[in-house]
Amino acid sequence: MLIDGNSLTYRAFYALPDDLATASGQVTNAVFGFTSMLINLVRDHQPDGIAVAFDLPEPTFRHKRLDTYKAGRKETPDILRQQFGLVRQVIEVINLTTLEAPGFEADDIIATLAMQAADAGHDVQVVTGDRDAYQLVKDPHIKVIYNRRGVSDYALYDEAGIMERTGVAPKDYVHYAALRGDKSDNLPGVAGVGEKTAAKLINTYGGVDGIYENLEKHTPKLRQNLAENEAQVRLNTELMVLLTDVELDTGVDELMDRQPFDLDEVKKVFDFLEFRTMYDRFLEAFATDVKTKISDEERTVLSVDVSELRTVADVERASEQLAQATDPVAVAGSTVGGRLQGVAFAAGGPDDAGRVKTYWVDAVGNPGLLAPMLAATKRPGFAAHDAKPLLRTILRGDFGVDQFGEGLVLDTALAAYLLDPAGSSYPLAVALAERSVYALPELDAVPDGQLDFGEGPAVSEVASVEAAAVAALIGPSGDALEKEGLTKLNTEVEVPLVSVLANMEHRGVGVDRAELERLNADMTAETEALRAEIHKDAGYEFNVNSTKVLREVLFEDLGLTPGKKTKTGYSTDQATLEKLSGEHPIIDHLLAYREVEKLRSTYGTSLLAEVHPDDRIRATFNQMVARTGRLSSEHPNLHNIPVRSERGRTFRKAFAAPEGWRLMVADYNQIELRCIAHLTNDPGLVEAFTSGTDIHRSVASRVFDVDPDEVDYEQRSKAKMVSYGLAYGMEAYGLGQRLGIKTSEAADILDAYFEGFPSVREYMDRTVTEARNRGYTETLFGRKRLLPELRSDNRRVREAGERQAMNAGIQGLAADIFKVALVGLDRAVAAAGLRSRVVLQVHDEVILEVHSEEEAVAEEIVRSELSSAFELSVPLEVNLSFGDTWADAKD
DNA sequence: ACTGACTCGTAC
DNA sequence: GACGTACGAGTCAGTT
Repeated sequence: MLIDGNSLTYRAFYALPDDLATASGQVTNAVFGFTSMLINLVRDHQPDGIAVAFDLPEPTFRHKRLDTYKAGRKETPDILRQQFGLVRQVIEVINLTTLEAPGFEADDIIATLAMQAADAGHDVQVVTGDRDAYQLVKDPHIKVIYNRRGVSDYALYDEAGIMERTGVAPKDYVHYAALRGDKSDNLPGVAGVGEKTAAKLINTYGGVDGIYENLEKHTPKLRQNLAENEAQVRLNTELMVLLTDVELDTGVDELMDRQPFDLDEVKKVFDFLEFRTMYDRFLEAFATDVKTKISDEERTVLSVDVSELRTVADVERASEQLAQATDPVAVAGSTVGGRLQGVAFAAGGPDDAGRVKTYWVDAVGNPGLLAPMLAATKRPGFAAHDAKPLLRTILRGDFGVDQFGEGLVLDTALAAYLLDPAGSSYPLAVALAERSVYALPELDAVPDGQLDFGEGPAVSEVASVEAAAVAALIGPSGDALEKEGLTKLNTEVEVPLVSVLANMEHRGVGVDRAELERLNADMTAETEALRAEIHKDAGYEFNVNSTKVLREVLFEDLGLTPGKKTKTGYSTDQATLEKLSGEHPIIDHLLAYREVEKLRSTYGTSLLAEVHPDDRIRATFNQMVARTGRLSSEHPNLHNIPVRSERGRTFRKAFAAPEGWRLMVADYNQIELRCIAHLTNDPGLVEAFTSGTDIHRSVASRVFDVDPDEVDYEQRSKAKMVSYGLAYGMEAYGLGQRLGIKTSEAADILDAYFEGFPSVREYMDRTVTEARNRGYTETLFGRKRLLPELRSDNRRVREAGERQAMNAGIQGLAADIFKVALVGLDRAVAAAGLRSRVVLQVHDEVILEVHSEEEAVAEEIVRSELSSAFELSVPLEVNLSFGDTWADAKD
């Protein structure tokens, strides 16, 4: 891949706003755009060698030939010029080759190397926004990735593409362009000849010579124009031809030998430029060649020796091998369209040459062999990279092995998450590069989920390589967890949880489809009626869902008083609307519409779309997303099913137990506040929890200095708000907003709180200081969260980091306790031989489908498992109730 | 028809 | 700018 660095940097600069800058004021739009483009290119094309060519700020041979060449170009703006240095810095730190040659343009350098590479038999991609490069495509090895505009609009042109785009073949491009001219190079073409005519002439007469030999055949006007401009056309031809014999000190072989780069250094550059989300994208794109501090030569490329197991005897022999293994067996599956194709097993790590012996079971051809082979991993246990999807596919395939997941002893993706939960994903190649001396072999992999047409490597090989990489990572991942004090959390909580969640996902939760349809229909009718009311109020029809349009209706046409602003104009959110209530009848209608429309769109329509034919919803519970250790839920998100509003809560009626079963809902009472009490060990707070009176009343009594019985409703809700806000690092301003009181008044309440519970403030201060010094926070269970933000120069970033630090210990501890409970509960329910099972989880709440004959024993187990999950200095109280639906199970 | 930014809103 | 952790619907602008 040969990149025109100037061209891309210019495009990026003009495509992105120049207020994109670091906290210290360095404008970064061009370097941001360039880096983003580079990452996309590498991600999409995975080139073996990369070079970036630059123009030098001095005249080239073209300027010398024609002094008006590129005349009239605007001078490069200063804020762009500064950024070229940054662009080079990015290129340098990734160890890509930079090329430049005095007297030549980047294009000529690219053309020279492209031809050399093509001659050596390599496929070449030229990346540029300069059309001159089209001429290179005349060589079938060369293609042009043309950056049309902006930073994400690329076209990949091969010969046919150039034909389609220009109407001429690549070999004719120079003549075509010479006739047409090039404005940006200040080369005029022939008057009256644009792209269409130029193409027609070239295709009729073969080239410039042919056109001028046949002058008499053209129409009079065209003939005259051509004749008058012949000198210009000849000159254009000369200048537009790219040189392919520039002397360079870098050859093709050097390019193909990519040098290792230091990941820490890359991180530093990205940190300096404040490219935060881009770093993750970078890791993914460069995943196969992240080499960190170990150079290429030092790395051993993994290879696999795959034995396919075809008979029962094969499996028996393999099982004996597995049984002798001392390390867990590395397992990797291969799926197509959600169906398991097969599973690869590696019973030992790489030999000196990086070779790993693997077994492969074809789940489609030999489904019967899978169960005994999976069962054979039971004794040494197994390891995998992101095991949950594999477990779920195995459960779905119904191979008769529902106990398999319990044998998991290490998940290398999960380990990566525990070591630094800030990532957006945890690719196997990155883990391998960061933690081992091995590298993945290059396979032209069939992308996951796509059909295998027999090209590229077999699924058995892809899965085997993955198993081999996992086998190579077992030691280092385990060591890293140990070093960070995460072993216990990993093996006792996170790893066992994987199969608990896989089973929950597989089982799904029962829903009453008819009820859901009724709710959806009711709400659809109601939104339509309310929308009509709103249109009547406004006097005309408009898109009520559009905040932009609504903003105009309310604050321009109806002349209502605007409140707070968002990035794009006056806000129309609920808090703003509520303040306007009474000014105009439209407001109350809008508020009602918003509520019902939200419910209809997010919960009505979309939950219905998730119901499987067996009337169950199967969400995915992510274990590696939330930075605090909580789980998250998606497809659908079952963690935000409404409960606070009467109307929203009705959706919980649609989550219903089957005939003969009931739902049990158990949740922790005030678990985060109890965590605060434990962590701060504040005597007042601990006392408040043990006294038996309502916690918010108790807190209010201390804050407002009144007898607990004298606490009024308002005082109680203020206390409640403070208690919760605390866990999030809320300040006086935010509290004031929430309570609808002045900031100063809110500050007084906060002061009173901290006076009443002095250890709380001490804890918060201590937590932040400690996190700043260590670079991370830690929960009681040792779960870490890295917080580089705490050392940021940007106050906003730093203060956000402080709030995250305060919150992580509290939210994280609650999450840890809950996970322990969930694992214990699942085990206990199974051990008791119950048919009842956990079907849902919502942060501090579990929902079980309980068989009618098992209610008493299930209740006993759930209470005991939840309340004994962890011992705090205050009791863990559990609320528990039964119902036919989620809505009914409330006491 | 797709994508990303934005706004808004739901849960704990 | 001011409350932490999530997911997702819908609009809009830019684009194919």
